[in-house]
Amino acid sequence: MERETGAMALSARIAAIIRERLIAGAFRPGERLSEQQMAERFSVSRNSLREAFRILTSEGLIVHHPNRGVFVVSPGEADVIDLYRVRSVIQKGVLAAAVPEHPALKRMDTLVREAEAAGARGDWAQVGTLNMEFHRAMVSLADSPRLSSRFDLVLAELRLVFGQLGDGAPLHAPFIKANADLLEALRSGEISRAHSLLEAYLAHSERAVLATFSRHKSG
Amino acid sequence: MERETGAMALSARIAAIIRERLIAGAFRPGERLSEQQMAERFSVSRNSLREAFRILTSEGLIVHHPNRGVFVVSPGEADVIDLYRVRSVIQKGVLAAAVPEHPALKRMDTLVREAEAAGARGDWAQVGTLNMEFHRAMVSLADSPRLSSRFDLVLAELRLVFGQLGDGAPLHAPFIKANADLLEALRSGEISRAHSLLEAYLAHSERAVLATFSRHKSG
DNA sequence: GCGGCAGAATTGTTGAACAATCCATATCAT
DNA sequence: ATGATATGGATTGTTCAACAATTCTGCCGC
Repeated sequence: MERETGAMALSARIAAIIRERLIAGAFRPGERLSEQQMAERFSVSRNSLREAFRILTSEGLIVHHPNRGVFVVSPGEADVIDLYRVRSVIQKGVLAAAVPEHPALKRMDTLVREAEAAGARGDWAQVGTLNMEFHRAMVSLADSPRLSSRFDLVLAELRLVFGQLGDGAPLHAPFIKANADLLEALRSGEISRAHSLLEAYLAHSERAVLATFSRHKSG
Repeated sequence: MERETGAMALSARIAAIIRERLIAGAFRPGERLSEQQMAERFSVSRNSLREAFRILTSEGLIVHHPNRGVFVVSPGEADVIDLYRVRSVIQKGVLAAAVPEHPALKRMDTLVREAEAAGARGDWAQVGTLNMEFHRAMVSLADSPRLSSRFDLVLAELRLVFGQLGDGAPLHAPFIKANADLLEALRSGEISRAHSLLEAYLAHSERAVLATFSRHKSG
């Protein structure tokens, strides 16, 4: 999983930088990203920047309006619902095919403990990141490179939503224990229990996001 | 779903043309696609062609080796297995959440009958296309734009494999009736029966592809 | 046969130029 | 004043030409 910004093509490097900022909520939803401004800001040619934009467009983080430019996506409640629907389908499917002694389980265990530590010291942003990583690891149980990479896109879009919402603690705090329980069920082979725990988690998380969402819209 | 080659950006139009040829098996697996040659072949600039290449790369139909160019993907058996694994996860997940009276069911019915007609007159290429459309429609039962668009990528990659294998009749012929049965089960709300029918179909189809695959490799 | 080296070919990136399109403002008729 | 229409400016879409960086190829010497 190349996440570095070191030895990749220039366009990919630029895309990675912009992606980070998008997920961090550095841009407002719907904001337009000017080619000229960003090109000179990163000291790259317009052509290279446009390639970077195309990468981010294919990832669903920005949208492209012909002859008007690219804009930061402005996800609505329908998008949140859709994202969680995709998560539900993929993650349930993974559980159904999961085996009890998979190397990814060890990584999930590590992540749970790191999340507990981060939560203890109040680092909620880190808890959010670790939560995402936990579910990424969970999908890797399926041993399917394509499924994992597509799931990554879903999570990236979701992180964008989180970033736009301000990434508050209450969004991630309750889920540290949920992940621990889920992992426990998986390790002991209780698939149907894991299934219902996952279902509860997704429903709960979705509701929390939607609640924060509408609160944002009115306030 | 814009599949036309009419009013889209130039790069997207070029990408669409190349995609068609890729799926039709016009290129050999692993073949290198030269920027210069294709640029002048389509009478577009190298920049525009590179954008088209990037689109196809993000769709998984070609791979990009830095400083070496783009190559037609050369899927191995592992890729076929992976593709069917993704299909299994997604399509089973869709069935689990499907409702009995969905507009997509009507489209599936139309497609089944068109496939029967095409099979009767021996147009197996068309049967293959209609089969793909059938499963596309099935995924649309989930009412999730993101799930559908990602599933489309999986099917496109699979069609690329078919194209490279020569797209023989025996690959699609047996599945006309399987689709009809699956639809029947869905309409009558027998979800678990639909589930096992789908499972059988996927296993059968995967085996057929893998068999043709190894036959190709040796012959 | 094998490693290394120059030269050719190809991709990576840039900068500038022009066409096409959109947007906001100004103009005009009613 | 209001609405339609022109107009000009700004931005994107596309092309072209050039150069840098990298890979590939053929040749040489050993």
